[in-house]
Amino acid sequence: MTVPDLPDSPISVVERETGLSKDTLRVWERRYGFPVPLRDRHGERLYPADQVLRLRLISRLLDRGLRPRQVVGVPLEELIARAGEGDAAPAPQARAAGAPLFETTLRLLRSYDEAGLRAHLSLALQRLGLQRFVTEFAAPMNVQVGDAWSRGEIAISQEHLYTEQMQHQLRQGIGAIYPGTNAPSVMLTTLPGEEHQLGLLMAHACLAVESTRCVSLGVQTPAWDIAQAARQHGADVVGLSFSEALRHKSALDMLQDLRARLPESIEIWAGGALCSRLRCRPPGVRFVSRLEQIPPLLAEYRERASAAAP
Amino acid sequence: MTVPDLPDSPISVVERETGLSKDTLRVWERRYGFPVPLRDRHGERLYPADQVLRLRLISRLLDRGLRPRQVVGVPLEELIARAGEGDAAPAPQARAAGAPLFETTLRLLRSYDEAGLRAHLSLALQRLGLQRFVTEFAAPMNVQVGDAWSRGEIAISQEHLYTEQMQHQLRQGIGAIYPGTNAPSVMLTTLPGEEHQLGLLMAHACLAVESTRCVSLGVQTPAWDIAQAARQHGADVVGLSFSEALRHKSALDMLQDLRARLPESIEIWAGGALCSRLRCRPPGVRFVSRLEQIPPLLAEYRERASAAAP
DNA sequence: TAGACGATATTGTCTAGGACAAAGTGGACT
DNA sequence: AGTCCACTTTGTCCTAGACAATATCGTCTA
Repeated sequence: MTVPDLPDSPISVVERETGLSKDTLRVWERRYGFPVPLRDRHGERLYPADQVLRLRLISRLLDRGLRPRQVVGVPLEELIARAGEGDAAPAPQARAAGAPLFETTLRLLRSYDEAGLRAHLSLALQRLGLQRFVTEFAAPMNVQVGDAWSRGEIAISQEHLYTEQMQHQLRQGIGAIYPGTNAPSVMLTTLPGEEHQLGLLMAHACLAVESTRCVSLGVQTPAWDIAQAARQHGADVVGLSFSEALRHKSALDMLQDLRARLPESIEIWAGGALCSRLRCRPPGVRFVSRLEQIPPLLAEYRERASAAAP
Repeated sequence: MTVPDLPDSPISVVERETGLSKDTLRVWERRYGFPVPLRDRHGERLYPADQVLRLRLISRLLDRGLRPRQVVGVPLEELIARAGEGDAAPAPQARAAGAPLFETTLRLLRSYDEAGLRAHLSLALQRLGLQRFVTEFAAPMNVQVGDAWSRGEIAISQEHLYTEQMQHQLRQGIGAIYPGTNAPSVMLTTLPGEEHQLGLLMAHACLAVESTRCVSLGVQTPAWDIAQAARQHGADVVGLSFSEALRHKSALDMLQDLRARLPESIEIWAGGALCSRLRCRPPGVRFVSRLEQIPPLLAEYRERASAAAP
């Protein structure tokens, strides 16, 4: 049951491998009685491999929205069972055009078949076209892969492989489009702390197929720099992507901060999985909870613009 | 001289922006009398923007091998002067084929001209071919852009734009190559904390042009997962990329940890800017300080393999 | 003169428990 | 059903001392 031959880890290594800060690890030990690391001869913490494994699982469950009190104290087996049950309501995307391709993708991932995966995704892209590839295949597939991971069916490394290949394919698709010149001019990026590129790329693709003028800054641009760049470049819209992993509070803070730094004339469009779970929505920001909303949003913007101009 | 409307930053933000840990920031304050943050009404540290700027510069100098005692206490002007003088010996890439293209790239960046930049990079790629594009243009250009940023000539957002476009172009190049099938089978990734994709992509490109079988996991894969994936997939080599931003200590720790978890038969090749500055080099790891060393390294591996097999 | 060794200085990380703000939860009231 | 307030949970920050890891420098030896 336990993994043998793995060495005990000092707290810095556990922080790196689980993403839980040293402070958090220490305070959990005090409050919940877990983890219970050994100590080396100088009194410093040494975490056995099985506890690190359990912490990694806990960390992932927290990202899914569970609360520490519900998961930190409980034994490993129960955690694994609970990891599966949160995935109710998988129905909506079952009708997507990409659905038959899901199982094949997972099979290729399991065997680390990079060439096969590349061919598979490339075919899907060509068959569906970039627009439908994104909305009907990539978006639901991301969810499938995340679920497969939390059920223990695929490893982290296989999720990484998927992300890498999908990113590759999306960039191929975007790169094949002649640079757009239509309004609005959109500056795309994510705020610091949000390192998921896939959401940003999917949005980029949806904008590019409508021939929108896009400038992507990649991930993690500080709010101050976004504001400066948007003003200097004369962007009409700043587009931000939020994955569900990002912490609500800091995300909203930065969003409001950015809104305050930008002139009224520059709109903010915020998209991604986080948006659908958001309660308080700061004014002056347009929330886009689904990729399908992008085309009508663009149409509306262009309507407004042409009504104002002539 | 100072930028007025910048807000003061809490310690967590400074940690993120400078790469210096909270512990380090606090202990410097105690020992060297710098930084001297303000305090909010709860007694928590608030760093003025100019101190954050200075810390960022200090962090860069430390990465170049200077000691804290020499740089933490000294005023900003002296730091800038000292930052410049470290850049001696820029000669080698002056003869690179990409050199005439550097200035154009910087000009396009300054005007946020995404379409122009894309066209410019695409032309360079087609003209030089992927191999030379990487070694003679992309690699030295990265350094140029980093230096331009540290001299204050371009903004962070412009560096981001560059990174994004270069990444796009490299992926186009790699994607155009029919998947390689030759030995060795290389699994590419970076360790946690290293989020720079460009180095990894450049290495990927250099391997791909030699028709090597590559599986890239993207960035930040924990050592344990790398080891598991490499064994399960039957990789011959694990290729890791280290940018100069990564801290020496944790990087070496993880590297040795990974070495211990992998069987002897799987080699580790470590590349990137960090390697050339490394003193102690753990055994069982092959260090590749320049991209040009990849082709001979591959040739040597294939030599060995064919000598052993028949 | 080069290299090995040991003493000393420097530097980052770890420890402890208390404190408190931010985020989530639940109940009472419009 | 929605808004406000109190309560609980949770992560981050604080202090200052200790010490391991690393760098530097002087000394001895071949």
